Amino acid sequence: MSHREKSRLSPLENKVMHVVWERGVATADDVRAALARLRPMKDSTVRTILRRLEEKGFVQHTVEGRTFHFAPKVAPQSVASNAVRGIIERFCDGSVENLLVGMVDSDLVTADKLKGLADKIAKAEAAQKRKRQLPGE
Amino acid sequence: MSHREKSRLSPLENKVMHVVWERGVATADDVRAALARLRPMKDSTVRTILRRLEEKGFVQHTVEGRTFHFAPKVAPQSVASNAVRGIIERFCDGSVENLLVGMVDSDLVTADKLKGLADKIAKAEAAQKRKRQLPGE
DNA sequence: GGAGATCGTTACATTGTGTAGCATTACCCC
DNA sequence: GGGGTAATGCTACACAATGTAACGATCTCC
Repeated sequence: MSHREKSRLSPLENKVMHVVWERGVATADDVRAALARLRPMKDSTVRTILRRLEEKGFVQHTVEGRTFHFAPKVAPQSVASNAVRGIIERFCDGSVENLLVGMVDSDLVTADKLKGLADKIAKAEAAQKRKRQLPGE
Repeated sequence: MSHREKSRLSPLENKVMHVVWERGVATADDVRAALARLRPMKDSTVRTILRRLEEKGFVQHTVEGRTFHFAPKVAPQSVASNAVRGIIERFCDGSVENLLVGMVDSDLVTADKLKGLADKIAKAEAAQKRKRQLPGE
């Protein structure tokens, strides 16, 4: 418990995280190169962002020779879930159902599609559980 | 189409929106009173927030006598869906499924619960559609 | 016509975000 | 081993967003 945990990602921080997520690990220069066309940045700029991301707990670095290698500390789905959790609390009275209903109402997903996905996920989990409980191979 | 649309809500703006949503309509002083215990604010502070919310398109006001009555212009579920849409794009490769899987993985909701809700929503929508299509009175 | 309630306007401190410079240091090559 | 190169540490700063508010003008009621 040192400093500030779990803040939000700014647009640029978000872009940088994408690079790190895609690559699994990236140096400051990797990031700079990856975003060069979309957004030219000086090396120090990139490093500032990376440092802030590490302070916020989104990445962590290891030293390879003299170079920092940044790896994601949290998965994108995890960030997403976390964000959604906040949204549910703030705008949906803490109810997941309210959120889903809202998503259907806003045509973010159709009711049928939602049902299909939920089915699929439930089945997948059931299969997973069964496999874990079997005296595996 | 005048100015900046659809920004994000700051924490304080969020609190104020809650009051407006709960009441359906509220004056600056209603908001001030409602948040007084949690966060004492001067009247002008509240009005600034309300004005910004109106600029951002989250509320709209009507004049009753000399008093501004603020009403929500968007429903909380709508704000939620909108936010979720962004999250899906940014962190889930645009896939709703990825988000749902992540939510289950993060124990935001169990697979069973999700399936139950999806069922319920699909049924409700089917009923709705049937009702609309009936030559009802 | 004074007191209180409301609003319009403007201001300002703090924090967040994007951008970057500069000094330093470790490493490799000749 | 000296210099160029690559990478880092540290610091700074401009601009936007956020939170907080003072002041003055008005209107309304007693």
